[in-house]
Amino acid sequence: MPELPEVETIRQSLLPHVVGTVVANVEVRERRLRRPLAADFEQAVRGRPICGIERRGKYLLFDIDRGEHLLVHLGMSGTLELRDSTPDQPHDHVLFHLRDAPRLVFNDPRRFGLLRVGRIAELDELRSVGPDPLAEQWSAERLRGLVRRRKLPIKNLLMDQRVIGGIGNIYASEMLFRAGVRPRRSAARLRGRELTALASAMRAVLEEAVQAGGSSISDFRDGTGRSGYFQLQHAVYEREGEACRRCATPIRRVVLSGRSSFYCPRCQV
DNA sequence: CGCACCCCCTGCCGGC
DNA sequence: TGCCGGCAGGGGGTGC
Repeated sequence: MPELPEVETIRQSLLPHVVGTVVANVEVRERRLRRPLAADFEQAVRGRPICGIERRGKYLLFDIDRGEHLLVHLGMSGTLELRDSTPDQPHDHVLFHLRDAPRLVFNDPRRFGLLRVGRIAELDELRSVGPDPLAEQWSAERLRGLVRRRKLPIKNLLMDQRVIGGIGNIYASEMLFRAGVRPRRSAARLRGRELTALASAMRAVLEEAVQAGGSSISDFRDGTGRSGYFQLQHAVYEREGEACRRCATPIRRVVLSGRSSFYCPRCQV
């Protein structure tokens, strides 16, 4: 479910509610996530303040003081949600009971998510996360450096978290449509003007998606239970056979590295 | 090294 | 109606 815009939406929705509070207690109901939850997880979080929330690619980082952070990755089906008195739901795996605030629940049916506590420098997962397309330093020049000698399809490169942080299957297709580039084009062989178009399309699509509160294509909700509506603006994702919004040509679907990819054969070269 | 493939897990949908 | 296969927004490991 969550790519950069959804993770950022969750971050922003949680900020006003959890920053400044304290984790009074942690309740773990299921330790078998992508990696088993550490034996000392509860002890590491219990009693700690939440001083801020950052995002790196698809990872959330809760600053719990003393130089330590709670790292959260939502995998395919994970959510983080503030719940007042709503009853427990299936797949509620970790419950953070906050002082003077609703409880924060990590729910993840497929259990591909990840929770860890540690110092940023010691969190290996973060070391390999590539640059964020929403960062100020993002530019066509930067993208040019990233595609050098990479002959793989541009869509695969966009989704490689070590190269660029935060882009998943929905937004890779959407930004390639915006840039007028087909998903199977070799990254290294893109022309200068295509890279320029792509670099700005990446940013524009992600910004608009954050603005819309993310894509709620299944049942994505932010930290306070609100749906996003960017799915209504999808140009190509999950629109195989439907008319291109720009030229009315039927949208096509191809499979790249096992992932469905969508494009308009007329608008994208 | 780069890349395709398979796996992890549950839920949902369409077809029979 | 009920069952089954295929597919789903994630990443990591393996083996070519």
